[in-house]
Amino acid sequence: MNKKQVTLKDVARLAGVSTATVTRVLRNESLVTEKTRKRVEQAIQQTGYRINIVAQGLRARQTKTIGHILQGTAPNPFFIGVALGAEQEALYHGWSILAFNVQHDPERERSGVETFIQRRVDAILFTTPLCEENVRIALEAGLMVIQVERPTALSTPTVTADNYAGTVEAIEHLITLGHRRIAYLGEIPPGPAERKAQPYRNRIEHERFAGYCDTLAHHQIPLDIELIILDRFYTSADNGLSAGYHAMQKLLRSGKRPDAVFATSDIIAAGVLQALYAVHLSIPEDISVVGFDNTYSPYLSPPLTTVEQPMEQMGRAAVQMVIRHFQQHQQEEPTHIRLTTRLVVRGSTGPRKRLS
Amino acid sequence: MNKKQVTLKDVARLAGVSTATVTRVLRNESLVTEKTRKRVEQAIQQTGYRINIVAQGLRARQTKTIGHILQGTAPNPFFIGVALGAEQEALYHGWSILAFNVQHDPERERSGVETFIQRRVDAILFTTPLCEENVRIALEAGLMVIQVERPTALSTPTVTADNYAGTVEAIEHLITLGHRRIAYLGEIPPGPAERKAQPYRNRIEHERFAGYCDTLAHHQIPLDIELIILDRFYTSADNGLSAGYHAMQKLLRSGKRPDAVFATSDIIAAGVLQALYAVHLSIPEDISVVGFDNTYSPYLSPPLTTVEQPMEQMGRAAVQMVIRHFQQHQQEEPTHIRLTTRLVVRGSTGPRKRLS
DNA sequence: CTGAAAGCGCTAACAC
DNA sequence: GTGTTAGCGCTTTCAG
Repeated sequence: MNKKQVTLKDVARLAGVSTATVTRVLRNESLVTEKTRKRVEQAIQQTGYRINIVAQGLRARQTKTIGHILQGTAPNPFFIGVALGAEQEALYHGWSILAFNVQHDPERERSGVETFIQRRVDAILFTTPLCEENVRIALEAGLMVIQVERPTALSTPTVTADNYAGTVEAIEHLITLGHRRIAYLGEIPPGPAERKAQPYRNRIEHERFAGYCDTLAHHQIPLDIELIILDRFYTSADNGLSAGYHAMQKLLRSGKRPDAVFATSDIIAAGVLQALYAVHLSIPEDISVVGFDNTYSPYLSPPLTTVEQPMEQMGRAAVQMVIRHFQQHQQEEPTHIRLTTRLVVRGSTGPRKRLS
Repeated sequence: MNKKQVTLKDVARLAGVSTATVTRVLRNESLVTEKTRKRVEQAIQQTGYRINIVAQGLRARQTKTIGHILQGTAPNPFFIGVALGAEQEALYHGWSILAFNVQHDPERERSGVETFIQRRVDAILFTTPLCEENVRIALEAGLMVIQVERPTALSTPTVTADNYAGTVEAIEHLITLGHRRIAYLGEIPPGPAERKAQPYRNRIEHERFAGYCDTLAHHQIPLDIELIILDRFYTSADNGLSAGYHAMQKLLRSGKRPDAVFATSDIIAAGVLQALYAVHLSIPEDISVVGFDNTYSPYLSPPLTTVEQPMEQMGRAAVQMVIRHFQQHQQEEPTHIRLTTRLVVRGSTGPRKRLS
């Protein structure tokens, strides 16, 4: 281990040229004779030289590294999807990603930002910033910042998904199948005041709930508060699995069983399926279930119909913004990318077969 | 963006000392007067100085960065678990992890190794090396290498799990519940020749299958080849989900339904549950199911009994080896860490209630 | 077309 | 105790 590293100087010496010339060959610059180039390339081969990106980074004051702050890859695969997309895209451009799972802890988010600054990343992706202050710190350190999924009010480029359209599509699907009593299990949407204060922050909850309400209204189906269960699903210890279970139990106890359930994450939906399994109800014969995300859905019994979030694309788009920013050196206005969701129909939804 | 970075020199100037003194304060060395230290600390505060780890790394020829090559976090959460553990442990010591998902592609694994070398990581973790050649390249570049889960024959430190004991525990559990006809769904184990050639490589498959056979033998239950389905589950497109489904269908068609099914991953088990759901069999009343990994298991219906792999611990252990190696400078023999699994009993296993 | 040399930001050896 | 300085490996003027 730790044999002596081959440096540019070694290559130069072997090729009988200066280090400047070696650099020129490496960077494919034109002002080198074919003969010298050959000689240098041979020397590179012989020595097994590998460029030192650390030294390059120091010199260029650019590390081609992006820091990615995630709320936690485990157990919610949503974040994995985004991370994977970001990684692939970065790779493609010769960049790297430094990831940091903060597991909903603002302290850790803070220390992630600090680490990234010290490591001189060129940009930070927040896949859901927890704390506006931490975004500000990154910005003040002169870093490019991209906010993904739930941006704060700070002005940076953002990448979000169109949750409204996705929800509408799901509810329409259920209505088309003949369902009328459609339950909604989701995070508490923001009130009007909250929405004013943080227009983007809680947009997801607002859009999902609004999509539900609007679609029912559009079909003259009255809202039934007994069918609406709003809770803090996402931040509970198991990301809403047991909360989904209990919510479904509550719906079953209430007497008038719903025709269908729309849950705003696959994890919540997984809890719903468990509750239905426990009382031997059949899906979709007795009740249809729709999830959101397309993470756990393929693995459940039956495979779950769900609104797919474009996770990988979200990661890719964020990284593309970074790369583009560093390619064209002029300052441009923060871009806001909004990607579309897609309904994936599987076995958990169908026409009602039996009467309740 | 890109305001001028504050450097040591700036701090030194403001504090009216030399850069060496600032370094001494930063590294908490003793040979500084309390007064100077105060002054320097104030200057650091005022300027908002943050150490430049890139420059540090160049100088020290140590980046405090670990490259982590994974087969793919999506969709198998096993890798996420390992990655998360590695990340946490690294963080704790002020190190960072650069991750690279290679998705079972040896080319990508190769390019991951090259990237890591160029970025001058201090060590590479392979969570399942794909290709021995790539491990060798890393070793030849003078990097510390740790092989996790399925080491090649190359001599490096390794981290593995005791798959034999885990399997024995699971089968014992099923036998205790009164089951006799226990099916085995798993990867094809190596033949004796293969085992000789690559003693560690296919150890997992061998251990799991041997654990199954030995436990049955121990209870005088004869092996029934109709109950054993060996296949290339792990490398199929969906990690064995549909293969698990079809394997279960085949078992059901064969007439003599098994009392219980042992699947060597939660994903395969998820496919098994789907097949059972489709024919309206009840779990565990009609048949018990056990998985492996403890990844998807909590989300399935019913929640799956499974053999938990110590994923996070595996990641942590690997990183700890790296840190320890760089703390104590002497060369030591490669360590081999073997962690234990744990049976997590949930709702998918129970005494047989009905007769088939 | 090629080379010499300065400097990116930090640290450690050596001098005072 | 504190300062001076060389140098980690690379790139980029500026000369030649």
